[in-house]
Amino acid sequence: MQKLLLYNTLSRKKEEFKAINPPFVGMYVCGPTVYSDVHLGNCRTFISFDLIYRYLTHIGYKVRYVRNITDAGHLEGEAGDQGEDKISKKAKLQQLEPMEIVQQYTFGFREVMRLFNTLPPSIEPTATGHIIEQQIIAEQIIKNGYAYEVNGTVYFDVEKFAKEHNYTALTGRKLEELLENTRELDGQEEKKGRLDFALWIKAKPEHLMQWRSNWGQGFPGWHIECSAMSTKYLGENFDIHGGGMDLAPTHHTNEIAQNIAYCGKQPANYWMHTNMLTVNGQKMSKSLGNSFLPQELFTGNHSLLSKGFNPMVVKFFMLQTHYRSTLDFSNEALGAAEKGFNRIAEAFKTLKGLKANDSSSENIPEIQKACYDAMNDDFNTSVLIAHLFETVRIINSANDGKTKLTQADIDLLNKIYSDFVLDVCGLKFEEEGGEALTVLDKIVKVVLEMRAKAKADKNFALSDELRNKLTESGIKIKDSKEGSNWTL
RNA sequence: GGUCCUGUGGCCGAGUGGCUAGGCUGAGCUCUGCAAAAGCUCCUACAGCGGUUCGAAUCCGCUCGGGACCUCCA
Repeated sequence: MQKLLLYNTLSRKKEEFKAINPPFVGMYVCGPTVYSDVHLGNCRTFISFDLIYRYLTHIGYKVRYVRNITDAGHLEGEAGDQGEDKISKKAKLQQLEPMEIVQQYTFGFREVMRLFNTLPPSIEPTATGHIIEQQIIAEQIIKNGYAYEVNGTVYFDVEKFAKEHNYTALTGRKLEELLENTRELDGQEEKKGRLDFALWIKAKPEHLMQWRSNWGQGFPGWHIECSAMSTKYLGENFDIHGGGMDLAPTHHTNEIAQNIAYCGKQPANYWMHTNMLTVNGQKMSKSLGNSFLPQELFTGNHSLLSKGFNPMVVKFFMLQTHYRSTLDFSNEALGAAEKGFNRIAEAFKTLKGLKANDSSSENIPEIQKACYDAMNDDFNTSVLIAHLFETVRIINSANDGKTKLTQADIDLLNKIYSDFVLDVCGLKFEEEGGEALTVLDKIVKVVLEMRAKAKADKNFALSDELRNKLTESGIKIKDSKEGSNWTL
């Protein structure tokens, strides 16, 4: 197994990855709350973890990748445990069953993930499917003395926990400062401490999603679902826990506290956080109203977009930036990514038709090693892609006869593309096959033959006319010594 | 206000104490009937001011700018 470094939010540095029980790896990623369409920023996180999942798998780990669907318990509003459940609210608004909302947006999410060519997780559990598990954990936390019940709601006692454990381990914040800076809110006199959060929330009679419990009718708090589901499927202590950076200070901090209060164990050894997607320097978020829906991006149907972009181009655009950096979204950057992506796609096609030479003037094994080095250094896709462009140059040079490659070189280049572009990055190119395309190819070749004849006769007026007509039809002509080629 | 992160060439974006990131754009050249494509070359930057060092974009301090979190958000 290769030496892999990954950045651990817990230690704030890159650490060598050591699996608890190799070759098995347990990875839990906080998934979406399915009360509305996922936007592009959400997608970035899941694309990043898809890459991590793919790479771990590629280098030989057997990964159990759990990504939950939050379909209950996620409240909105300022008051923490006083707000309304997001899904419940949407259901009321649209006069639908909450589960209809859940169904609609869960499927929408999966469809978008499919378009981005991400792999489905090994398990995709839902909060509503694990109500009992959440209750059991809450009960145990009460038994262990870290939670208390008031009037049908169960709160986690942060101050008590913080006396014995490092509550702010993930962010390194000081508890006193958190206490000082927490806003005083109305209607929270139930809670003992200002930082206390709900494990179980008493439901009002009209609340659409509620379950029986020892504390009366209610529903689970947001953080407890992740503790329950990660423990159930990955155990009390597993390898990697991930999510967006914005989840670290509250959601993940509370999740860790719950797990420790429940069983005394830090749930994950490595906590990984992906950075935000920004628009004009500001975080893309639903509440700011600056979010892009993936569909808008694909079709170009958005006021800020000049045209649509293929999902693979969008993914490539994201992969050009490291997952821990913010990525600023713009037409120009996306357009640049599109051209770069197309060059790689073209080189991949060219590679397939490359003819071998007796000797070699390039060091392909070195490039392969550089690709692994890049990925082993905290999944540095920026550097990986830089190396891929190096292969583009080599492939095109070889195609022009300016560079020599042996059959072994060509085979290795094919392996690099297959391993890194297709498997690890999860990019895919337009399908070659299809009967219609085959017929089209034949037709275009007939036209190109006619044009070649015209050129041979020095009838450039005709040859140019043929080329222009084809260009107008969206068919690009590339001339070379061996003849003419075409692409759509 | 507090905590943390960040500031790279026309644009997007990696990065290590000394050695070319890469992509896009622009200019020139090669190839070519022309064009496109491709290759080669050039535009060689690290917010500002100090400090450490033989040497710093990379370490430290200060200043200025941007952002995240502190209230739901991937």
